[in-house]
Amino acid sequence: MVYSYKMQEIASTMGFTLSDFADTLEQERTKVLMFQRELPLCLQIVSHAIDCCRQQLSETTTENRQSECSDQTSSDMGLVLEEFIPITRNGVFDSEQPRHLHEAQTENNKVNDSDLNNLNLPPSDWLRSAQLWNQTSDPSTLSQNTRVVEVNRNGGAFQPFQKEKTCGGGGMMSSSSDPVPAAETGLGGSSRREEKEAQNQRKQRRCWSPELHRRFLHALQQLGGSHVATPKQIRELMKVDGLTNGEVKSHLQKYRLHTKCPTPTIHNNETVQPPQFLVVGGIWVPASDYATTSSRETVSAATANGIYAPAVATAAPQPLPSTVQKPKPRPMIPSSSSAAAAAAECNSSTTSSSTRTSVSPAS
DNA sequence: AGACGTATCT
DNA sequence: CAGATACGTC
Repeated sequence: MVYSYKMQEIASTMGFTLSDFADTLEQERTKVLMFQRELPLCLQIVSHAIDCCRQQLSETTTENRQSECSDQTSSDMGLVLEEFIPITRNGVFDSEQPRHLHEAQTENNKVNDSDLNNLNLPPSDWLRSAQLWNQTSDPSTLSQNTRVVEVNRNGGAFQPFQKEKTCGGGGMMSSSSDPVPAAETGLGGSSRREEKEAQNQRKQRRCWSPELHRRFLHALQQLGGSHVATPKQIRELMKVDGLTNGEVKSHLQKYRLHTKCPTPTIHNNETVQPPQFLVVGGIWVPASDYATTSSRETVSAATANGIYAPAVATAAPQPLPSTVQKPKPRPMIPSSSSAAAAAAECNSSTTSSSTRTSVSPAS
């Protein structure tokens, strides 16, 4: 901030107008973001510089909300990743309120948030769009510790179901309260009549709240992708009680469906990108992802190009250990379709030169 | 029997 | 469209 009013000077020194400078800086920032781990300070500085530019710009340009300017990165470097995706050339980069992220869990939440910003995508892009997360645009809700969000959502946003908290998905325990006897577990103990009813009646729809989905993704990530993860594993990893295999399975099916490269639109020059999967520590990982993150502990998906799964940034409970190996190495690709189809878990990856780092710790 | 994947229904 | 359910396979 000290040098905020010098930005103009600096910019002109370098032959830029202030706004050009800001743009350029943003581009720089994008690059630096790639290495945010290695260059945290750099990133911070650039970000700050951008802020300053913007601020000044907005000041000089008289009115115009200076909304864009805020110290996003200042709050927590950890947030950086989260802003990575949302940065759009449109200039709308809506920064979020600084939040206190402490728990590893919260870190995962970034995923959501980042996607929340990402609303310009076509609706078809299931996961990479915010669709699943944007139910709440209310920052206040967001700022809360997401762990509970689900519950909140129920209360507020919608309550499609008559009874029980269904939609909250399983409240995930781990909080002080009780482990939540599973939303619908209730019918287990009641009278037979109810049981019958339950049979007749379709089971209550499980509402995959953002939080739930986040956990789903998280699990997925840990398991090495939607095509290798199995419902049961996912369910276990999610640790949401009340959640059934069937539900997960169903969700997974949808997920796969939607992530199965919904990119019929681009044929042209895009060339049919050879499905790129890497086997990182025994798990399949979309190549672009891996390349992007360069860090072995993170398999962050969702890069700028938008890959199916928002990364669960950095701190996965288990840093993707090579140990997470499938108990049952079943042939993941249903033979039917080319490996290509399946492999293209989706993405129209950037030209991110798939750095084929076939990390094989197992040497 | 149970876990999966896929198709189909709601 | 999203989730539930049916059904076949392993």
